[in-house]
Amino acid sequence: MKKLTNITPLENLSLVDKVELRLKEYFKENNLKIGDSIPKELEFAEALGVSRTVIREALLRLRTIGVIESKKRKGMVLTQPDIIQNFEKAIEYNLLGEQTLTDIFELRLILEMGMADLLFARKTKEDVDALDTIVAEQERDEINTSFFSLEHEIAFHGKLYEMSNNTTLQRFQDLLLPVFSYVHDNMSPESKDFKYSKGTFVTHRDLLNILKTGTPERFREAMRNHLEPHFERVLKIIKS
Amino acid sequence: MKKLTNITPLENLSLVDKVELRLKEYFKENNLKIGDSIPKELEFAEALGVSRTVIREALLRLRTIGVIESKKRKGMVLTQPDIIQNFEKAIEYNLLGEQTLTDIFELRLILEMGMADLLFARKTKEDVDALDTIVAEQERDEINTSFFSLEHEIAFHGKLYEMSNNTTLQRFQDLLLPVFSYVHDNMSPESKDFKYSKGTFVTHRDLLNILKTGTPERFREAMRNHLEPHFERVLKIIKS
DNA sequence: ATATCTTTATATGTATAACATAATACAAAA
DNA sequence: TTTTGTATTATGTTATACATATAAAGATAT
Repeated sequence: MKKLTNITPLENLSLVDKVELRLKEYFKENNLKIGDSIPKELEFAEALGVSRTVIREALLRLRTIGVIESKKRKGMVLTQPDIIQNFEKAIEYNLLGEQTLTDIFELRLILEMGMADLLFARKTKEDVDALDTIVAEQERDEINTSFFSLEHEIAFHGKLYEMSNNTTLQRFQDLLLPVFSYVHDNMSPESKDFKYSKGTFVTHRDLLNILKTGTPERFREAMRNHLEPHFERVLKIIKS
Repeated sequence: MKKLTNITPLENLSLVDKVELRLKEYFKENNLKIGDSIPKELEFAEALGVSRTVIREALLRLRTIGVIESKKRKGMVLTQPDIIQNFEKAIEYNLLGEQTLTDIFELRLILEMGMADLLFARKTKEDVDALDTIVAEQERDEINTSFFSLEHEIAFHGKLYEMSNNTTLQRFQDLLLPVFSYVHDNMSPESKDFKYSKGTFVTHRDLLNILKTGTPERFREAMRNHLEPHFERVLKIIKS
């Protein structure tokens, strides 16, 4: 038999799917902006010739991704979607596969390597002082316990993200904390006496000092050293 | 009159909100994994004592963020949410504010600066050859037109993301292309004869050569130079 | 016995109608 | 003028019925 190929399946869209597309068109055609209010459910239903149920389901989708908000009696208005929130919601269900988690962890490494320039451009005296306090606390605690504290790790790196002054980036980092601690917990024991290629280990104190008086270039290389065990772990994995 | 203070408002959750939370609990309690199927709408409705409509709306939210999928007669099964897709959907509506767009553009710069190590660890001969072709085509075209082509820009940088071998990162980049071209289009004219601090401009060819025989460190600094006009633009903006 | 077609049961999808609820506007009262 | 009640309205919720796709079982043909 002749192989059936190059034939597109008939569109298999539900009514709700179609309505959703139609709504998107409508928004574009009318060039609607944030804050604009849209017709009420019944009007849409009548105009499109479908039941209110279908309209509601389509609108509910938009509400779920944060494109519209609804209030009783007032109706619905376009809102600025919170792209991070969508991320959050999906993550809350703990259904991300191993591959995605790995990808996300790599993303974290990339971000910390790449944000040096923003840090140097936007650091304030207050930021540096706050970092100083964080590092000092860590140093104090580490005298007593040889235990590597995740808390201090989060405090320091979290502060860096905060300093970037990029809200999206910062919220992204908040979001990824669970993934980060997951990796931290599962860190193989040998990584505690990991052999750094340069011989020395760049501490938070070192990073802070460079941030005070150094350059983005030096900071990047120092951060690369600081993160070396993580990079090792990630890069030695053969990806399928 | 006594000032009314320290009184927390009663929770103002809709039924659907509550059901959604209850469903999340249910998934956790039963430790459900990807591929597991869940009870049908009517069973949930009866068990929770609400109408099928409310259950449907709650489930529809989950479907929208990609946590479940539904098929007629078969019922609903848990699926791995596609975190990027949620992003996509939100972006399609062109409702992102100026601030978010700026944040995202910064994110791009950060990513390109930070991914050097992944590139060097994962580059293959095929990748480098492909990049070579891309650069060659660009060089050929640029002889004729002095016009700076966005296409070549996208081809080159897009290939870099592809080489990272990080699917999430790569899809993220695909997603951000519109934002990128938006910035490209609105790039101020003077940036074409932008004065690079080091005097020389790092071309795609230069980056490629470093990728072939250089080190991540050198690549980072070269990329920093290559992106300098963009960094200038971003960093000179005073953020509120 | 295997493959293919037909039937049937079933869970989601859609439609309709009615009522509940909260927010707004406006009138009435203080 | 400010507060309080009241009507209105668009979304929120319920109930019920029917449509539709499809998995699964059963019937028929090869």
